[in-house]
Amino acid sequence: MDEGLRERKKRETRQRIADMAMGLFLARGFDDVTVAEVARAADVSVNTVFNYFGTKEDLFLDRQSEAEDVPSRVVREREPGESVVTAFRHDFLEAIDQGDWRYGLNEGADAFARLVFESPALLARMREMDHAINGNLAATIAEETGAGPGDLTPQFVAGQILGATRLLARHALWRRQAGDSWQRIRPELREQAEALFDLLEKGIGDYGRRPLVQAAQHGGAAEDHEHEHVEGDHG
Amino acid sequence: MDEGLRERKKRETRQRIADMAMGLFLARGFDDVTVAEVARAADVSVNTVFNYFGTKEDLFLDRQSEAEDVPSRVVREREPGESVVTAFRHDFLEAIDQGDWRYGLNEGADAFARLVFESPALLARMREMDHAINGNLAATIAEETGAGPGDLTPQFVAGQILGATRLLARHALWRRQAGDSWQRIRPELREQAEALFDLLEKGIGDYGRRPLVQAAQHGGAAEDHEHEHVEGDHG
DNA sequence: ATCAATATTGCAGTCACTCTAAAATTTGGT
DNA sequence: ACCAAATTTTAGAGTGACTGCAATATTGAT
Repeated sequence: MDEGLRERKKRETRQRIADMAMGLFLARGFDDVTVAEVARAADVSVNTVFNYFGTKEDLFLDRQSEAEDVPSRVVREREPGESVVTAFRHDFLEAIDQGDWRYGLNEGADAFARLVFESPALLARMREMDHAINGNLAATIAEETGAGPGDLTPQFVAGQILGATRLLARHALWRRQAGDSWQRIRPELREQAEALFDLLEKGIGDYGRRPLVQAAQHGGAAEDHEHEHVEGDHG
Repeated sequence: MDEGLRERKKRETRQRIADMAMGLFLARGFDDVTVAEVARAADVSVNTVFNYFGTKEDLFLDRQSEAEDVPSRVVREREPGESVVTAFRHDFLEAIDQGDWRYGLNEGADAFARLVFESPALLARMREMDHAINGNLAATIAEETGAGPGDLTPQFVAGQILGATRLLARHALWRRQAGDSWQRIRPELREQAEALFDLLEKGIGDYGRRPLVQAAQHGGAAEDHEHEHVEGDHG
C-alpha cells in the first residue's frame, strides 16, 4: 500500500465534502446553498472546505475541470488524411449517438445544466473554463501544425470549432430542458451538426448576402440571385 | 428646462462617482480599490454608490455596455451585394485605420485593457458582455436573413465573426501591451485581419490535414513528415 | 412655510473568503 | 508504547461586496 492513513482520510474527506455539496446543490440550487451548510453536512469546519476547494464554484466543478484538454486529444488522435475540422465532425457525430458526456450529451446532463444556467456565478465559471479550453486547443493545434508564435490561425480555428460544438451542445441541452427526449433530439442534432460543420469547412462567405437589386427589396420574393457576384477584392 | 434641480443633481452625483471610481481604478487597479474608498472620494455614502451602480463592476463598465448592439448596426447597414462577413471585413479594416473605439483600437484602449486583464472580476464581466453581444448580433442576423427559430446558423455566424474580430482586437491590444506602437501594429493587423476573414469566407476545411502516409505512425520518433502531402479529397 | 415625494444615510446583517494561532491527529523513530 | 516533528483541522477575528430597513435630509409644488 503506497497510501497511508493520512492520505486516505484526506481523500475521503474531500470526497465527502464534494458529495454533500453536490447533493445540496441539486436539491436547492447553487446560489441558495451556503458554504457553511456544506461544511455542516460534511461534518467539517468551513475552513476545511476552503482547504480543499479554493472557491465555492470549485465544489461544483470539481471533476469538470478535468475535461479541459479533452478537445486537444481529438486533434492529436485524428486519423491520417483528416483535417482538424473533420476530426471534430466525426468525434461529435459519434458523441451524439453515444450520449457522450464530453459534450454534455449524456443522460443526466440536463439536471446539471439547469443548475448552471440558473446561477450567474456558475455561468461565469463555465465561460472561464471555455476560455481555458480554447487556449489549450489552440496551443495543441499550433503545435500540431507547426504554426509560428505570431500566427493567429490556431486560436482562430480553435475558437471556430469549439464555438460550433458548444452551440450544438447548448442547443441540445436547451431542447432537453424544454422537455424533448434524447430520442427526438438526436436526429435533428445530427442534421444541425452536419450543417454547421459544412459551414465550418466551406466558409460563410455568402451568408446573408444582400440582393443587388433594390426595386422590391422586401416585397416577397427574396430568392433570386443566389450566387450572383462573388467579389474578391481582398489581398 | 425639462431638467429640474433634482435630476441635475442626480446626474452630477452619478457622474462624480463614476469619475472618481475610474480615477482610482486607473491609479491602483480594480481589485485594490474598495467601494468604500470610491464612496469617500465622491463624498457620498456606500449605499448611494450602490444606489446608482448595481455592482462594483458597473462602476467600471458604466458606458461600455452601451456598445452592446454596435455589431448589429454593421449588419443592418451593410451595402447591397454585401454578405454579413464582408460587411464586417470592411468595417473592421476601416476601424484599423481610424483607431475605432468599437473594437478597442483607439489610442487610450490599452490602459483600459491592462486594467481588465488584471482583474478576474472584470474579465468575467467582459465575457458576459461578449455573450450578450453575441446574442444581439445573432438576433439581428436571424431577423435580416429571415431564419427560422430552430435555425442555429445565425448564432453560429455571429459567434464566428465576433470570435474573429475579438481575436484580432485582443491580439492588437496584447502587442500594444508589449510596447509596440499602433504605427507598427496597424499593417500587420491588416494582414492578419485579411487572412482571418478569408478563412471565414472560404472555410477551414483543409486546415491541419494530416498527411496520408502511415509508415512510422506511432513508433518512437514523433517528428516525421510535417507537411508531406496535402490533398483535397473531402466531399 | 408646509407637506409629500424622493434622495441619502446609518446600521445591522449575510456570505464568500483570508489570516493567524491554537488544538487535534498522523507519522516516524526509539 | 512513547515522544517529537509534520500536517491537518479548527476557532476566531477580520475584510469586502452587497442587502434591507428605518431614520433623516433635500427637493418640488402649493
